[in-house]
Formats: sequence, structure tokens, C-alpha cells
Amino acid sequence: MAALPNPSQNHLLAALPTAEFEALAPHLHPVSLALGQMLYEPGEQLQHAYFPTTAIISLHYVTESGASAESAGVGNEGMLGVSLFMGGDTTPSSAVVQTAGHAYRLDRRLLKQEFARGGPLQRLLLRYTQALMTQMSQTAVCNRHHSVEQQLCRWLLLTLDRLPGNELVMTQELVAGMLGVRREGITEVAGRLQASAIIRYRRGHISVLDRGGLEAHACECYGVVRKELTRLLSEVRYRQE
Amino acid sequence: MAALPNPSQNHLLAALPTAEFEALAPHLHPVSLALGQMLYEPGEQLQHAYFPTTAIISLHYVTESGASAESAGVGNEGMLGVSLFMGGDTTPSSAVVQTAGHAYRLDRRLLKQEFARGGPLQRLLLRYTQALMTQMSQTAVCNRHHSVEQQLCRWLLLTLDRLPGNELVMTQELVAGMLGVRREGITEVAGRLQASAIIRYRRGHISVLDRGGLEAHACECYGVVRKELTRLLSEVRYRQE
DNA sequence: GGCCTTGTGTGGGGTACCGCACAGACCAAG
DNA sequence: CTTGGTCTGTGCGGTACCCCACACAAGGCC
Repeated sequence: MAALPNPSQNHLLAALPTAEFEALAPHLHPVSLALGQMLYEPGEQLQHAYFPTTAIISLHYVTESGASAESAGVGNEGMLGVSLFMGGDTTPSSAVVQTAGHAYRLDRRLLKQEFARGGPLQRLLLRYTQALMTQMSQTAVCNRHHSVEQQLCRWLLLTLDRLPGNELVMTQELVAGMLGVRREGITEVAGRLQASAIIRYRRGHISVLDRGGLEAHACECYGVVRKELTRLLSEVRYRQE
Repeated sequence: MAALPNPSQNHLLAALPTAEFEALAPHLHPVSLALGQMLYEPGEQLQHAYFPTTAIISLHYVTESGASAESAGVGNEGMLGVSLFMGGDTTPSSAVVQTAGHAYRLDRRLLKQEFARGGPLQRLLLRYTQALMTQMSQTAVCNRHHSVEQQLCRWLLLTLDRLPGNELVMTQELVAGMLGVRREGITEVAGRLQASAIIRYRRGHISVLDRGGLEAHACECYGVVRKELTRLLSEVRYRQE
């Protein structure tokens, strides 16, 4: 929240070799993203890719009947807009700002151009995309088999990993929208977690007090996603931070 | 099932420019895949990519508690083993043969090598991968919001699109495993669909009688996945069939 | 034909989550 | 302090799906 924004707060940008990073840097425009802002509409031609630093974006699908669910989230570990280099230029899902904050924006042409050069950036982006696929598959499995409590814990952990502190600015209603469940379900589960002194919340703010407790209540899905992300990106770190 | 196996039965191979196809052809080994065969174990280094012609493979995840669910399927429209060129070389999910049949196998080194050349094959595979991502996200949403009946219909349609006829060799137990629901749930729903003369089944065989009826009972997810696949691959057809 | 494996049908009890409706509690702005 | 809108707590009825148990039917094999 404080400090000058810095592209290296984004893990992908930070992992690039210095030469590549410096080639990209002049084209990275810092942007400030507001809660609820819709960055991509379903089916709409994407204009920019986003490298979040403190913001978090949710890949979201809204059904015909108005129900919705997140298939994956994107924070400082990744990039929004993979379909630009994957070739589709658009997706059926939308992208909504889930946590307000900063990101760096890159013009679609530049991204495609740099990607096509086939160097470390391409390698990095493809590996990140695979991590994103893991997140999506795991969400599918999780939605099928795990309880709301497990899913909430998984989601809080994934979000926490993308934030500097231990507090989320987030109403229960919004969380419910992310997980695709009723708001009351979140109220109930959050109440239990608070009674166990794992989290604490007040009107639109959730603080995590006991990360270990959260991990104990989460399903394996968190670990799978986390481990896969680490594996895929640690093997291609070109710079030390 | 009859006829000589032919790589062009696979849509991706068929869409390659002639020169590219002929460069690949000598390295494509026809293989016969048996129902239930596990092609990839979770976390295991992949050795081959597979281009199915008549077989269908399910990308599957088994939870710690033994429950399982499919996150996507791969048939003659695609390729199994995208993580080879995405760079991860493996995934946390497994790949199981869902419908016995044929496929062409390609050594992992060759695939990577051809992909790295950055030509039409790369372009095609990336676009296919995006379609696969759509399938995964949509499965996540579908698992959250749609009924077993809707999901069964969606699944039957997706499977049917990958097969020549209108009959699936498939027990209710196996279908249940794919969708990650109880076998009895499938029995009940399948009974209703049969009563409506939409499908007919007997011990391990499901025949689709009324495709339109199936579409009417399916959720929007089928259409989303189908449309996105068509969009992504039709724009890169280098050869006419 | 008779057997036996494997698939399918049925029922009863339990529960996690949904949908709705409304009450209370917080906090910001006047 | 009051007001008002937003967020959170709670209760109740409904239901889709789960888990378990068992009965029956189909079809391959001898």
C-alpha cells in the first residue's frame, strides 16, 4: 500500500533476466485498480495484459441464471490476459478486481511481439499459464467435493499469499460471490473460524490470526495449487531478488 | 472403429499445413488404448504426447479421500500432454482412457523441438490449450451450479462430439466417476432421460436417440466449450479436409 | 442350461447447502 | 446524536445429493 510502486513486486517481471526486463520496463504503465472494476468483459477483445503488484483479479464466470463463480485468481504471482499470447485474444469469462491495488499494464501488441521472440519471457509465461491451468482444474475438483468451510480456507490462503499483510478488505457478500455460494453460508463458516480464533472480522475486513489453523481447515487443493506454482516458477528464476 | 487408422482423423494434425504434417508424420506412432488405461500418473514425467483419433482420454484428479472428478476430456479434437510444451513436463492430475480406441503417440523431445520452432504447430497447440482452459474453467462453474442432470447431458454431448456414431461404451459407474457423483445419481437421471426417449441404454452401452433433447436438458456450459473450441481452431485451419 | 460376475434399480435416513425473510449491528455522513 | 444504508446474524422450510444396504437383472463362461 505504501512505497513507490515497482514492477519487481510482480513475481513474473521480477524473474526476468535483466536485459529482458529493461526492454519491457518502458512499456509498463502503472495503473490503479478499484474494487469491483471489470477489466475484461466476456468475449471482448483484450487490449492489455496486467501484471498485478498489490491488486488481485478474479477470473469469473456468470451463468445465464445469474449465478457466478471464480475459476482462478491472479495476483502478484502472475499475469492477467494469457489468451493474448495463447492466440484467442479473448475468453468467455470476465476479469474483476477482487482486491483494490496496483498493477502494470502492457499493450497487447507489445506482449505478443515479445512473446513471439521465444526467449525467457515466453518460457516464463507458458509456465505461469500451466500453473493457472492447475488452479482451474483444482477449482473444478474442489467445487465438486469439498465443503464451504474447506473452500473458504483455501481461498483465504490463496488470497493471503498475494498480499503483504494479513488483512483482506472484503465483505462476506463478495467472498460468497467468489466461491459461488450463499452469503449466509460464509457468515456461518466465518463465525466458526472466528470462534476458533483463526480469523477475526468486522464489516468488510477479514484478518487472519492463525495461518496454520487455516491450513488445517483447508482442503488439499490449496497445497496442490501452491506447490505447482512454486515448482513451475522456481525453475525459471533468471534473477535473484 | 473400422477403417485404417489415419492421423488426419485427429483435428489438430489435420489442420497442420502439409509440409508441417509430413515432417511430423514419420514420428507419429499409432497406439491402441484400452478402457481404464492410465496414460499419465500425477507428478510423473511425461514421455509422450497423444493425438487421439477414436480414443477419448479424461484428465482426472483423485482427492486424498479417494473421491475423483474430471476437469477436462481430450478426444480427436485435441492433444494430451500440453504440459510438455508449456514447460512443466508434468501435472498433478492423471490421464485415464475413458473410451477405448486409437491415438498417435509422439515422443516428448520431438514435440518440444517442433513446438520451439514457433511455426503453425506452435500456434495451433497454443490455441488448443486455450480451449482446454475454457473447458476446465467451465467445469469448475458447472460443478458449482448445475444439476447432475444438466451435467450428464453436457458430458454426453461433449463425448458424442468426439465419436463417430451415437453409442458410448460406458457403464453408469464410470460416468459417475467422471462427473464425480454417485452411481445412483446417474441411474436416476439416466432413467428419466430414457423415459423421455432421449437416450437408451443397456449394461455398459448408452445410445443417444435425440441429440436435440440432450441439448435442451444440458446447461449452457456445453455450448460455451463447444463454441470456444470451434472459434479457436477454425481460425487456424491451414488445410482443407 | 446353470453359474457368477458385473452392472443396474430401489429405498430409507441423513445432511449440507439453498432461498427467503427479517432483525440487529455497524459505521459514515449529515 | 440521529439517520440511513450497508453489512452481518439467525431461523425455517425445502431439496438435491450423499451414504449404505440390498435385491434383481444381464450377459459372458463353462
